[in-house]
Amino acid sequence: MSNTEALPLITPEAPETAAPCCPPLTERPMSPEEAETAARMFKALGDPVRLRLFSAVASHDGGEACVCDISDVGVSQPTVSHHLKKLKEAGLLTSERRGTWVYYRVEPAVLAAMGQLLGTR
Amino acid sequence: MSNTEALPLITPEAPETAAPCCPPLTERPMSPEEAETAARMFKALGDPVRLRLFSAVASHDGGEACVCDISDVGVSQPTVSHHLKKLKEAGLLTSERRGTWVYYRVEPAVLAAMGQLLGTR
DNA sequence: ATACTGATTCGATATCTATCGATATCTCAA
DNA sequence: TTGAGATATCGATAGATATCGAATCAGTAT
Repeated sequence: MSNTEALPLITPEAPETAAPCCPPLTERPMSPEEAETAARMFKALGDPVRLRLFSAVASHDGGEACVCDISDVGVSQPTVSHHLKKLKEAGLLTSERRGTWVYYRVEPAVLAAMGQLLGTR
Repeated sequence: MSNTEALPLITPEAPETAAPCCPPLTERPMSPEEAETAARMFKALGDPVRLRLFSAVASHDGGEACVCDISDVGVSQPTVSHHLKKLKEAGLLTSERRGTWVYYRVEPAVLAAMGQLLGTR
C-alpha cells in the first residue's frame, strides 16, 4: 500500500479553480471535519526539518528543486526522504522523476489556501 | 512551577511594532533557527482539537472566550486545558483569569506573522 | 552485465504526545 | 468555614513520529 495519496486541502482535479478547504479561522468556529483537513497541513509544516525543506523548494529557482539540491539540512538522506514524503502526503508538494533525479515543487494553491485560513488578505 | 513562557515569534515586549519572525517561506531557504521558531507555531495548529479551540477563540465575540464557551470539542476537560496550554506556550493565545472564569484571546500579531510567512499579500 | 549514483523503503528504537481519571487549586456564595 | 463550580496539574498509558543504518529500487554509464 502506501500510495502517497494527496489529501484534498484543495480540489485536486482542478487546482486552478481551487476552493480553499476552509473559511478564515476567525470567521466562525471550525467544524471537526474542516479542522481535520487543515490540521494536516499545519502539522506537516510543524517540524523544523520539513519547514526548511519546504522553504528550500518554494524558494528555489523555477519553483522546483531536486532532492540533491535541498538535502543539506543536517539529517540523513533517508530522513530527508521521509519528510518529503510527509509533505507530499499532506498535499503541499508534488514530485516528478526526471532521469536520475527527483524534483519536488510546491502545490501552488496550497499557500493561498493557508493564507485564506489565516484571514490574511 | 512551569511558568508557561510565551515563545518569541514576535517580540513580546512590543507587540505593536511586531517584527515577524521570518521572511516569506518562498523568499529564501529558512535558517535552522527561523525554522525552529516558525515550526512551533505550525505545530501548535497541527492538531484538530487545538485548531478548533483556536478558531473558537479567534471567532468569538470581543476576540476572547471563556474556557467554558469553547470546551465542547469532544474531549475531556483536562485535555482541553492541556491544549490551551500548548497554544499559550506557542505564543498564539494569552489568558487572563476574571473571577471564576479564565478568558483566552488571540495574540494579534501572530496571525499577521504567519500570513507573512506564507507570503500571502 | 556490472558498477555507480540518487532516492526510497524497511525495520528498529528512543522520544514525544494526546488522552484520560484523579486530584489539586482558585473563586465565589451561603 | 464549608460547599460548589471552573480550571489546572499529576501520573499513567497507548499510539504516533523522527531518526538511523541496511537493504532495495531506478536510472545511467562503462
